[in-house]
Amino acid sequence: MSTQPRLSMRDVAEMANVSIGTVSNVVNNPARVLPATRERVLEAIRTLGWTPNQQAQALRAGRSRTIGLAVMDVANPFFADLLRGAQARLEEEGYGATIGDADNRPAREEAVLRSFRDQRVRGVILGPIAALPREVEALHKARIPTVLVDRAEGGDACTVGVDDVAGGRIAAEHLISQGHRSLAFVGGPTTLAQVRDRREGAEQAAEAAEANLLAVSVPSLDFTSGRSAAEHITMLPVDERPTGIFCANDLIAIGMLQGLVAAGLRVPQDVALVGYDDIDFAAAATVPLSSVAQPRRELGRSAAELLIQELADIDGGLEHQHRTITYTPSLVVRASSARV
Amino acid sequence: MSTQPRLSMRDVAEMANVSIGTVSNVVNNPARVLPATRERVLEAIRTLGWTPNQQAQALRAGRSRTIGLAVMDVANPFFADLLRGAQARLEEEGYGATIGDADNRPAREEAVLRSFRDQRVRGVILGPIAALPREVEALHKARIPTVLVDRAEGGDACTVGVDDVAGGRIAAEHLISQGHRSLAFVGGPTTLAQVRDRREGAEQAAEAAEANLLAVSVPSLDFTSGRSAAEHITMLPVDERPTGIFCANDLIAIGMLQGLVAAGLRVPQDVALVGYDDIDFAAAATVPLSSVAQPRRELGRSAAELLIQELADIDGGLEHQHRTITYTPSLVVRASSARV
DNA sequence: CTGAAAGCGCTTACAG
DNA sequence: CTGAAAGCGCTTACAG
Repeated sequence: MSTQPRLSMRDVAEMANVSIGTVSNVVNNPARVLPATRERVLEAIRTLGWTPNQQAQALRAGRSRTIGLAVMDVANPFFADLLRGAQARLEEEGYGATIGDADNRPAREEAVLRSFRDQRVRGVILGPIAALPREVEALHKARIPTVLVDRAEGGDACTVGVDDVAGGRIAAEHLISQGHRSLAFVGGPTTLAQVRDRREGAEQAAEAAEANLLAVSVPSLDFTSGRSAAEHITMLPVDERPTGIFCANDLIAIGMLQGLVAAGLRVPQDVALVGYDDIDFAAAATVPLSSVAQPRRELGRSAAELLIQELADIDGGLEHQHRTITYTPSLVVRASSARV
Repeated sequence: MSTQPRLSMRDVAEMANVSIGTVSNVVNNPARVLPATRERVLEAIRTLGWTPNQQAQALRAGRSRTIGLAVMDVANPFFADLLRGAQARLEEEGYGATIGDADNRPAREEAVLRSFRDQRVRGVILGPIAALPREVEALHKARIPTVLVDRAEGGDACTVGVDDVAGGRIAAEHLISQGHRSLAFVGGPTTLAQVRDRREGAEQAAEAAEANLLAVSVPSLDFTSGRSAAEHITMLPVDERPTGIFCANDLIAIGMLQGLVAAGLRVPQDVALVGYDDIDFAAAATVPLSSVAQPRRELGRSAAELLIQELADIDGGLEHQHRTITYTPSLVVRASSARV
């Protein structure tokens, strides 16, 4: 490893025979500098391969151009799409994005948000995440605008989400319409508004139809949770076993499906199954999975849009009015819940 | 939004009646300051809720504590596990991590690496990514240590990977042992060493057994590529159609599986299928998918370890010796390639 | 149009 | 043990 010193604006200035202020101007206000000088500077930048130090830029300017994107689980395809929708829009506006993954663990979640704060990101998009009020409050106190994804109770922030109560309802209504009278909802953690809302919707539908609804709590929205919930359900006496199961997301549903099949139960003949998110894998599962679809990319894009607007308002010294965008989910029926 | 000024070390110093140097010391060298003073400062930090500005810290110290993790596709469960293995190890050492997603697009890939450079991250772990030599070279010139994941040809960097040639070979040998004489390899882009190596291994096995191997190139390692490759293959005249297909990763294989089934072909009766990565979904696919397993988390963890060592060497002024760690993949046989 | 100077929020020798 | 000062790499008025 060579011992060449690290490049700074100073080096460019020297090579081009100008002051660093002029280098800064060709980077930030090119029109302000004489074409000939500008060319000389650009030439020096190219030959040296210099690139402005963002940390210094942000420190001096008092604001960075980086947005923090926090999600509960990058391995969940739902979040991946959300991230991409958001990133695409941010990029158009010249913002960089840094992704933080909570790995389904509340402790990591706090760490991610704290790290965003310590990095002094310009704003945060908080994907579905338990989002301990304490840390969210800390972001607010640090004056870091935050857009909440998928949490209806906006409170003091812009919000984008889908109507999860409606989503839960259509899932349960569908199972009921297929003749099921004994339902189950599998999901968790209940610290997530999404989980509570989806269950709530399912409960509403069950009550309206006077059907039973068993609630099975699991620690996280992943495969493993689905498998262990399946163990629980397959061990129930047949007359207590639900025949229609609605899972809070597709990962749980796919884990559940594996567990049911492993225990010798047939889907949908013995147990019908509905998931949530309609990720690509849903259609490719052992038994193609019915699922409640959300406009994933759109959610991310809208979240970015709201944040961009808020930042623009702040930069412009305007009063900012928080907004809430709500999408309506829709049911995609496949074999896992087809009438037999 | 209140107009309170942003908090700085200065505010803490004033509240605690000390100089900012002392505040810095309680943060970085607590032993150096008198317990009574230390307490006063810590109290001020707590009541104000101040947190050091990492940009300023990094700028002053000349080095950040953030590592950039670049992957081709966060939506691919393989990468998610890789990231987590790496992050867990980095966290132990007090390094923060920032994730960059290339979204399977070469252009984004360049942007991710450039952004890491502009952010002046301390080091980079480059997950499988086409990794245009130009940008990698730029990192090197910027003296940002880089660990390459899954690229055998280390060159001027530490490297961790699996023996993909061996992986390709065992996949193809397995298909051959099941009686298949007409094979196909589906993968791309060939700018990826992984893809080339897996194909190479398959070719070796095919040649040794005097079996045919059709190579189908696809643009990226995802679902969609698998589906379109399936269209291509199902349209071949029956006598030219391969009966054993090895896909460069599980996402392609699952897309392929869907396409084959949609076209009325039976797996494994008409076509046997083997994927690569052994992601969770492999076992949960319509027909459980045989796959070549890699130690995903371990790969990430080892990459982090190598980077940590390299940084320690640099900090200690020691000569650094690049290392290469190679894991051996193993085949997991499931229904998609079972003898019928 | 260009340069000199101040300062963003920190850390790090160096005095005292 | 604590403080004053210099400086990391930039941007931004302000002179000239």
